[in-house]
Amino acid sequence: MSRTRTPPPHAARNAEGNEPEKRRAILHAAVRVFAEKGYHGCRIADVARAANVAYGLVYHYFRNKEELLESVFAEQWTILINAIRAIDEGPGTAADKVAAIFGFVFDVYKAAPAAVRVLILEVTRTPQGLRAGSTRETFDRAVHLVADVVRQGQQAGELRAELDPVIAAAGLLGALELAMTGMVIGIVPAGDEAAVDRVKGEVVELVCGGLRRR
Amino acid sequence: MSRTRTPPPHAARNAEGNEPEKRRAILHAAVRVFAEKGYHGCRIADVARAANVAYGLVYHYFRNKEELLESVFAEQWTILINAIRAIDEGPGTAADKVAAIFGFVFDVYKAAPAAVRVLILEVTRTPQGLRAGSTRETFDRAVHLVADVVRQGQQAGELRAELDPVIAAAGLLGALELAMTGMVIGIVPAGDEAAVDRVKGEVVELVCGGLRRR
Amino acid sequence: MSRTRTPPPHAARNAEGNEPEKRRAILHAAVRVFAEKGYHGCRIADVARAANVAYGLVYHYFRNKEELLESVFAEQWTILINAIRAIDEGPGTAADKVAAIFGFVFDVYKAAPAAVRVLILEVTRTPQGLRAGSTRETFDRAVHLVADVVRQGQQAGELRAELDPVIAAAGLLGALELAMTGMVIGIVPAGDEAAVDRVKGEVVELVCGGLRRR
Amino acid sequence: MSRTRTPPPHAARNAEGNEPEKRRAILHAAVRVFAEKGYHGCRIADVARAANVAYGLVYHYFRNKEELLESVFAEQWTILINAIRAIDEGPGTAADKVAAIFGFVFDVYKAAPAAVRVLILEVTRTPQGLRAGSTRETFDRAVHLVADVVRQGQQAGELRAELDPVIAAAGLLGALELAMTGMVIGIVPAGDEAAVDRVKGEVVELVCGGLRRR
DNA sequence: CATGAATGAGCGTTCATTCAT
DNA sequence: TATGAATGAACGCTCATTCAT
Repeated sequence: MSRTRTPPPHAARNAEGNEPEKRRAILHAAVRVFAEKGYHGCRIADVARAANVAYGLVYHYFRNKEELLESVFAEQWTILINAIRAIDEGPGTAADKVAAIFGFVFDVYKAAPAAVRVLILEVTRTPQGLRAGSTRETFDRAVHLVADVVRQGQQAGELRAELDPVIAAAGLLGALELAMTGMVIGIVPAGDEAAVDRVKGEVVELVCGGLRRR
Repeated sequence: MSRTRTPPPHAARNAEGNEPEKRRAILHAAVRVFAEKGYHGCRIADVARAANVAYGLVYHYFRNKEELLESVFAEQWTILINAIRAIDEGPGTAADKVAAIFGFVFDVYKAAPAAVRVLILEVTRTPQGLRAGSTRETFDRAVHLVADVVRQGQQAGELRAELDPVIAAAGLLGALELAMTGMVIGIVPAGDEAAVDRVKGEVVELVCGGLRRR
Repeated sequence: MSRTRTPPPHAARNAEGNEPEKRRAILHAAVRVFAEKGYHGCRIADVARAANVAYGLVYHYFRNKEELLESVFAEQWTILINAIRAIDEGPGTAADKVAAIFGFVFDVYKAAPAAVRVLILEVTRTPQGLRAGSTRETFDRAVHLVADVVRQGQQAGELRAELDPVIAAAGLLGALELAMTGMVIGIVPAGDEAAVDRVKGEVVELVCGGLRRR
Repeated sequence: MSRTRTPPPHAARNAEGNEPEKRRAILHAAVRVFAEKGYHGCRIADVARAANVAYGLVYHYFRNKEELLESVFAEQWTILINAIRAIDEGPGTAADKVAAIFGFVFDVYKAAPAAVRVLILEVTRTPQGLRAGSTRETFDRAVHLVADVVRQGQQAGELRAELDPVIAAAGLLGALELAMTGMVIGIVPAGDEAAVDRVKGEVVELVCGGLRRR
C-alpha cells in the first residue's frame, strides 16, 4: 500500500504553476452560460460546448457543477474586491470612493454584462450558496470592505456618523444591485453607454445625497 | 355519463365562489418550502407533504410547478402592492410614505420571514421568469408604484427633482432588499424585533437623508 | 410546518398490507437479469424492461440498485433459511438433514437455476455486500443454522464430535456451492435432472462419508 | 523516422527478456487493489496510484482493465497450479496430497491474504469471465489437477472409488474456498496463525474423513 | 518508456407530470 | 375532489480508453 500520490485532479494550476488554458476556457464559458440560462437552467454539456471542450474535461478541472459555480464566483468577486480595495487605499473623499466603486461595477457591466449578471443574479439569490462555502465568505468580505470605506468617511467627518457602516454598506450595494437588475431586466433604461452612465450617476447621487431635498 | 359537469381544473375558486381550503394549504405550504429550500431545491412532493395533502392534488389546483410559483408570487406581491397603494393614497409626506412602505415590509418580515424571503430571493432568480409571465409584470408594477410616490414627492417640492423616479425607486427597493438579504444570511444583525427595527430606521435614513453629511 | 407525512415510498407493502404486484414483477425480473448478466453487468433499464414496467417504477419501490440487490438476496435467502429451519426441526438423523438441505438446494436449482446462480455467484463474491447490510447477516444465519444441525448430530453421537460445527458448516456449504458453480459454468456435468441428482448424491456422500476409504 | 523499432506494446517482457520492474509493480498493486475494493469497485487510477506509476503506463503494459485482471489471475493461479502439480508428483498418499494442497493455500493466505482473496472472491464473480478467456481455462485446469489426485488415490485403493473425481475435486475446493471466505468475512475465526492452522486441519479432516462417525 | 490531459459513451438517479380509480 | 402509483425524459457524474508530447 504505497501512499505517495500523483497530484490530485481538480487542481487550478498545472505542473508549471500556471492555470491551464482549457480551464480558463471552461470558466469563461461558464460565466456566459450561467448568465444566459441560469445555474439551474443549464447543463454541463452546455458549458462544455460553449468552451469547445470535451464533456469530461469539465470534471477534470472541477469536482462538480457546484464547484464550477463557486469558482466562477470566486473569480468574479476577487476582481471586484481587488478593485474595491485599490479604490479604498487610494486618495479621495469617501463619497468619491463610493462613486468610484459604483463606477467600476458599471464599467464592468458595460464591458461584460454577462459576468455582472451572473455575479448579481445567481450569487445573491442562492440561499444555500450564501450560507456555506467560500461564496458567502467572499460576499461577506465585499460588504465589509465597503463598510470600511463608510467608516473612514465617518471618522473623517465627511459622512453622517449616525448610520451603521455595515447596514449602510448593504444598502449601498443593494441599491447598486437592483439598479443593475433593473437594467438587466429592462425596467431601467440601459440602451447605450450614455444611458448606463446616467443611471450610475443617479444611483450614486441617491445614496450619497439622499432622496430628501436639503 | 355523468350529468354534472366537472368544474374546470386549476381553478382558483370553486362552485361556491370561494377558494377551497386545500388550495390555500398548498399555497401556504409552497411559501414555506420555497423559502426553505428554494424553487429548484424542492420537489412537488415536499410541498404536498408540508400541506398535508395528496401528491396529485397539487396538480389538481395548479397546472404545473411554475404556475405554483407564479401563484405564490402573485399572492405575495398583491399584498405588498395593495399596501403600497394604500400608503400612497394616504396622507403624509413622500418621505413618510417611503418609510411606511419600508415599515410594512419589515413588519411582514418580522411576522413571516419565510414569505419575504421567497418574495425577495426567488423573484429575480430566474432570468426567464422575469422576462415572461405575470411575475415580471407584478414586479414592474411594484417598482412603478414606488416611482409614483417619488414623483409626487418631487412635484410637491419635497424630494430632489433631479433624480429619475424609476431609477430612484429601483435603488430604494434594492437597498431594502439587500438589507433584508443581509439579515436573512446573517451579515446584518437581526436577532430580535428591536434589531430589525433599528435596521429599518437606518435604511430609511440612508435612502432619504443620504450618506453625505449636510 | 406540519409534520404528518404520507407513507414513505420504497415500501414493501401497500395500504392493504400486501405486496404490490409490480413490485413482485420487478423483484423476479431482477433475479433473472442479475443471474444472466451479473449485478455490475446489467442496467436498471434491463430490469425494468424484463419486468415490463416503466423505468422510474423501479425507483418507486427500491431506493437504488443496491437495495434492489439486497431485496433479491433477502427474498432468496429467506426461502432457503426457512427450508433449512423446517428440515432442522423435522425428524431424521443429522446426515439425513444435511442430505435434505442439499436436496432442497438442488431442487430449487432444477426449478430455477437463475435464482440459485444469483444467490451463489453474486452474494458470496461481493466483499462489500458481505461486510455490511442485511445480506451478510442473512448469510451468517444460514451458516449457523447448518452449524446447529451439525452440533445436534454430534450431541446425538451420530457425527464426529471433534469437528468445529461452524467450520464444518462452512465447509459443507462451500462444497455445495462450488459443486453448483461447477454445474453453472460447465465444469461439472449437469445436462439433465438425473445428472443433477447424481451430483447431489455425490456431494452429500463426499461431505458425510469423506474421501477416505473406511 | 526512427530506425529502432518500438517494441510491441503490452508485452510482458522487454528486449532483455525480463519483465520490466514497473510492470511487476502494477501487477502487484492490482492484486492489492482488487482485493481491497473488488474489480468493479476500483478504477485504473487506483491501481496506478498504488503502484506509484503514471496513469497511462497501465495501458502501456496492459491492453485494458480486463486483461489486467486476467494477468493477475494468471499469475496467481499459475503459482497455485505449479504447487499442486509439484505436490501431485511428489510422494505420499492421496490424503496427504490433499492436505498438502490445502496447506499450501492456507500458507499463502497467511502470507498474503489479499492475493488469496482476489483469487477466490473475484474468479467466479463474473459469469462472462468464467465463460471465456484464459481465466476459466486456468480454473478448469486447477479443478482437474485436483481431480487427478483424487483419481490416483482411488486407483491406489486408498480413496473411495464410487465418487466422481471431478465432482469430488469441486467439492474439495469448494469446502476450502468457503472456509477461507468465512475467515475473510469474519464468520470463521482467523485471528492468528494458530487459528488459521486449526481451520485448515478441520477442513482437511472434514473432506477426508467425512462428517459421519465411523 | 513514461506522462497525464483529453475524450465521450454509459448509467444511476431524480422528479415533474399523467392517469386510473 | 382526492389519491398515489406509474411514466419516462433529462441530467449529473464516472471512468475506461486514447493521444499528444
